[in-house]
Amino acid sequence: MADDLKSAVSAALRQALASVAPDCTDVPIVLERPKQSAHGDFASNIAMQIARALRQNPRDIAQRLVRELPAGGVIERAEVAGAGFINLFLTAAAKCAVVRAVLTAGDDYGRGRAADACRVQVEFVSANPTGPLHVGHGRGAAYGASLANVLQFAGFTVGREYYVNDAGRQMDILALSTWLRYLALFGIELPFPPNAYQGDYVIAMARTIRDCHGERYVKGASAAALLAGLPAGEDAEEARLDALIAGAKRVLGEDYAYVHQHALAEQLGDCREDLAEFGVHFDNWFSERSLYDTGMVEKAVATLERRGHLYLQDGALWFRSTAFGDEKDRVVRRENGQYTYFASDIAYHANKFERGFERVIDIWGADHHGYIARVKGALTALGLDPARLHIALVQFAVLYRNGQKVGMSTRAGQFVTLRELRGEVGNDAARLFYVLRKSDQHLDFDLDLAKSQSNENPVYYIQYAHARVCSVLREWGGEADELAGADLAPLAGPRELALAARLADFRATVLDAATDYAPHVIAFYLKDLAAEFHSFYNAERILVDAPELRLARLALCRAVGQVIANGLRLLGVSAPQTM
RNA sequence: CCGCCCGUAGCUCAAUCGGAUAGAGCAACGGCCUUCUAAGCCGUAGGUUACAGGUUCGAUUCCUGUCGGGCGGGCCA
Repeated sequence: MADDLKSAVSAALRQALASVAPDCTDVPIVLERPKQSAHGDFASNIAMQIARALRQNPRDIAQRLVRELPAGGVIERAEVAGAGFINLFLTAAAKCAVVRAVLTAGDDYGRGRAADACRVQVEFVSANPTGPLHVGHGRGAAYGASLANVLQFAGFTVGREYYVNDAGRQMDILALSTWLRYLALFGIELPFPPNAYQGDYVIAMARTIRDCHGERYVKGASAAALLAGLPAGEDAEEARLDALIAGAKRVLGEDYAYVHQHALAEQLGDCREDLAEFGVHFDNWFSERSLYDTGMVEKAVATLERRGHLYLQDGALWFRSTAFGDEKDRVVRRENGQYTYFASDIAYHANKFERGFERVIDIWGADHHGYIARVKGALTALGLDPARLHIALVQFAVLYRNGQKVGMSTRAGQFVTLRELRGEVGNDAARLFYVLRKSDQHLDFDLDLAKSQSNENPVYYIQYAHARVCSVLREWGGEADELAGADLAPLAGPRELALAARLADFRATVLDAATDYAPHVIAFYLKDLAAEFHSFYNAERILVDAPELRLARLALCRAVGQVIANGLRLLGVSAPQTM
């Protein structure tokens, strides 16, 4: 209880409010941390909030509230300021109590129970397994993983999921690309389609298949036969690709599934390994194809049909999404009988809720924002509450090299991979860098800056504070666990109290980050806490001769290290003992 | 043309769901290592919050409009 200063202050204020303005007790009490220390540890605008209802001067109301504040407790004194603010100053004992709370809770300090905690699914990355992850995926990965950690720490039961697009045309293009490279290894060469996958990893997969199975998958293919009858013309590149895919399926027959499956397994495995090294883990990898295999797509479409939300036009089956605020209606089943990606997406989202998630968070690239209306519309049409689905849009990271924007195209194999980035700047810097901006904000990723191992990387600043704490504790050499019992009364200096007050903010910061789906507030909090610590470290000596003061400062020190470690853990960044 | 996101110090970004004198880092300048790690600290300088109105005790925040930037607007994913 001493740990949660805010609720203690809030309760005191509420008690005063009950006697001053009994009719206004249902007004929420907002406490903020003033920017200036002269304005106290907390400030409330409650008097201004109720001034209109009471038809009285806010300053007078504030004066009476201050007089009615209960004596004792965590509040040392209160002042009325400005237009009617109540500035509240806390006792040193109240501020320092957090140190003991941190040391007692350890790794669990900051773990909370959000008022709206429930079962929530976070689906993120979900990149097509058609090649290596690039730096754009990296941002979604870092954001999603950090958000999931934050939600879990805030009391939610979290499911982390990756949606595997293993059923679409893109996978067919990858299978075709692989097979064409494979044929080339046996001298069967045809011009490699410009819109197929160009990357070297495709050639690597072709070699693997050759090394394991020899010429088994050539199946008498010839360049001439494959090229025969292809649509001509500059506008027909996509059609040519589809014709080549059809050709590959015809020649390979049953074996097409092997090439397709091999490419999928290879790329998905690579992706999984990449993410694991990045500290990003999933509880479930959900196959799009399984939605078809188990009839879920048909079922979802049938449900929409039964509810009267579908109609036939031009041979295609349309969902009347305009009825739910979308700009135009959307096709769910094409004229050729194939379901669209949207159809499986409807089934997928219905399935998420069928699995018992009370809330679902989708993390998408910002270029998908046009899909929000139709997916939410489909949920509504299925009788589900669209408010239970939250879509977090992550803006793309724009790369800069030598001050120039780096163009990226997956198809052309021209991109900086997540793996390259991790190798250059390290996992820690990459993870922190990615969540240092609000997710819906454009991220200018300066490769030269990120690559430079200079102190411009903010990760060092935070980690350094942690390493310094460890260093002091090593120098002291005592039993760190005993610090939880240290007498904290000697902590009375302004920097010590400011540091303790900052520690007490951690719990609320975690809840804020969870509520707003904004892990970046954790990063900013850690920067502030580190700054407060560095300032204290430079101004005061921790290992002083006086034993009481020394123990108290060591306890404070260790509490800072603990909170930094806990915060960094949420962001997937390591907390090194030495640097 | 329409929709979504955005516009804050020279640069990259914050600003506690409408609060008090808009804050950090980098870059610039001046200081601090015989003492727990200088990847650090202290100080100086830097602003009409794109622009114009509106809402109220109070606006970077909410509303309208203008300008400027990004992304979308397939029976593609």
